[in-house]
Amino acid sequence: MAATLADVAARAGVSTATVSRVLNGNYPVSAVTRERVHRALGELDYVVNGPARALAAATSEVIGVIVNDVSDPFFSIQASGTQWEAASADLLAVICNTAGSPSDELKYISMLLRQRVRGMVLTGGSREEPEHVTAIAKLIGRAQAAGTHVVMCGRPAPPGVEVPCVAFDNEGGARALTKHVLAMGHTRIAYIAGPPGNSTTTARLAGHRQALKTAGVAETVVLHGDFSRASGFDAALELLRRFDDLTAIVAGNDLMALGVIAALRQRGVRVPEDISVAGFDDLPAAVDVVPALTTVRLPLDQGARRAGRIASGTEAVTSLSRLFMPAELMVRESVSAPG
Amino acid sequence: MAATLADVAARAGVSTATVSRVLNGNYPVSAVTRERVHRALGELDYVVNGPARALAAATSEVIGVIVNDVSDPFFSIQASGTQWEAASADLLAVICNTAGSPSDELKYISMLLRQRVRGMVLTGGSREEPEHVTAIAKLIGRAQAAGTHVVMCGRPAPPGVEVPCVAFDNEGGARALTKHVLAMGHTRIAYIAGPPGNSTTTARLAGHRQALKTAGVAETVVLHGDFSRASGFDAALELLRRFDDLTAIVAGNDLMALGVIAALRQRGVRVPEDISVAGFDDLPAAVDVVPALTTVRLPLDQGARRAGRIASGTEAVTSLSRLFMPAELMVRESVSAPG
DNA sequence: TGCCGGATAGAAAGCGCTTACTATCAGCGT
DNA sequence: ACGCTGATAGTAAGCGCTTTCTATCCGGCA
Repeated sequence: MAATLADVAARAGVSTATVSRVLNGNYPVSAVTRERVHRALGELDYVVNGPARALAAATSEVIGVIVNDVSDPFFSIQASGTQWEAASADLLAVICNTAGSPSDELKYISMLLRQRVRGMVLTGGSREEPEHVTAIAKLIGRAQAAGTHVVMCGRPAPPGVEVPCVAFDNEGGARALTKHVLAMGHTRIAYIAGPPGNSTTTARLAGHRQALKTAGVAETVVLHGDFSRASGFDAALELLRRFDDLTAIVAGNDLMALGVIAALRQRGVRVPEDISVAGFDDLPAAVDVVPALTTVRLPLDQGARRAGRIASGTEAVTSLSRLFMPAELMVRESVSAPG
Repeated sequence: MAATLADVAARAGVSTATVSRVLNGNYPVSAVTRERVHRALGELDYVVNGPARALAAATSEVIGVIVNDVSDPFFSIQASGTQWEAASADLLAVICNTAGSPSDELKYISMLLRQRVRGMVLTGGSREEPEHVTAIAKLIGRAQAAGTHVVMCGRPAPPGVEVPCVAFDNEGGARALTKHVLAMGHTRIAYIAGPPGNSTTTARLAGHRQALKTAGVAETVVLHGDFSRASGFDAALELLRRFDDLTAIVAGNDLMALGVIAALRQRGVRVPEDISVAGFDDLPAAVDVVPALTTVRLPLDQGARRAGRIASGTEAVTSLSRLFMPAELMVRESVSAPG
């Protein structure tokens, strides 16, 4: 059906080797021959057969990106950054939604492995179950052995494998955020963490606790959500039911903070007059809520691009640890002094 | 490095054909042999070589999704739905950001073509320039000739090619929305459309105008943005500068509506008391804004899943035209009677 | 004039898999 | 007994490309 290299070669009156060479430009071909080949290429509307090339060259033109869910802005921003970098290296980016399921994650890594991808970036918090972590480590090891550039983006490297990690300062950001809340005068602060056993949850919660400890303020309560808006909504309702002296609610991410604000509004609780609310991530929507969300900005796009470049092989990893992305406190209106 | 079929075959003491058969399960293999092969497979940690398989079988395990930008929720929701369906057909989904550039779109389609993808879904509004449309049509034709399932999701089929289209009722939705605004008593209504020459812009604008016409209300003004929040912000500022009797602003999508609301707020204009604002798409953020955005819901996820199934070959297209997705008016607080 | 080296082009051997096509071997009917 | 059939397994020919190794051709030098 479609024209093959051989067809082009025949039409141009040269060998397939020559056509391959003008296509790849890695071997001298005389100007006139090249010209003839180009004409034939055009006349036949030739399109390289990717799989064939990948097989012969033992390397594909694809990278993989593993996320929880691309429809979540936290991930879609990263997916977008990565794919952009892939594109500028002339690579395709396949994205995989794990929905947070460890087994799906493993499944996707295997699928990427079988496609012999050039690289892959694993984003988001990882589940911390030891058996999952070691399974991941094993697959990563195999991928690396096969020459795949593996990069972690916003999650720790599993033990035993040496892999570049773009690290967002979750802990520092959370610390700064809670410190800010404390500085505004709050002492009855509820914290709605992400799902337990998730590396991001753990880091942010740790930062929160450090700030409390440093300030000598006792922890009021920590609830767990799943980083979704709905879980933030539910958690806020529960908090309202269980506590009547809360002056601030810090959520593990913006989505949950949005849910919290919605729940408070529904219950007639004013933000921030009655209760202050803070988030994390600085999603685009954070500025459109009323009151605008006080949160922590993570350079997701920048970090993801970096990861994308490493996965694409465009950027070499020099110092394995120097891929640290600082967090920035965004002070807006949702946190004020307690009323 | 990695084990090949031949390695497995040798280890199991059978031929590669047999191994291939147990892997694909499309040919009878005796239980004992199958068992032996499975053992060898496990012992060697065998992973299929995707490109090799794709070459031999002339079909890959990948589908492509073309979007403007995955970091835009309008697209990320679609990308997510599609990838979900791809996954359940055991396919990988590569996503491509065109940033609205026709040439990028063409480039990506070619890249997908060369990967011999199983299917591809083209989302979003398409540029309406004739030369671009015909170029797209040509590539789609080639893709189809190569057996690729091409699906349009939310955009018209280019002329000359017969391709399934998941159609969102942009026109009807826009008509209903403006009708609602009119019903609330507005007559000085500004419309901020998407970028000119975009099929979605055209359809929504048409619906708006139909509603005006039906009601016998003269068009006040139509400005063009680019569907981004920032462009909505700027357009609102311009409207404020040029008109002092506007009572409503209808935006071509939610992102622009969000920008409009932000601009109005910044200028001290109350929504909806002074000016009503409406959007389109019903993005997740629409309910978190204050006032909650009156908008039109499009079943993006559902439509994208449908498109994903067709592209994956999981769902056959029966009637080419029966992929119509209705729009639903979401009446919330941002539109009230002029005041 | 004869020879050598650089620049091009071609031949051909795979890359790892799928899949006709063949071969083998029971068990069967007659 | 004998050929036949159905169930399995093996053989081997590619799929379309890259790349090593050779071959050729030419100008320049001795």
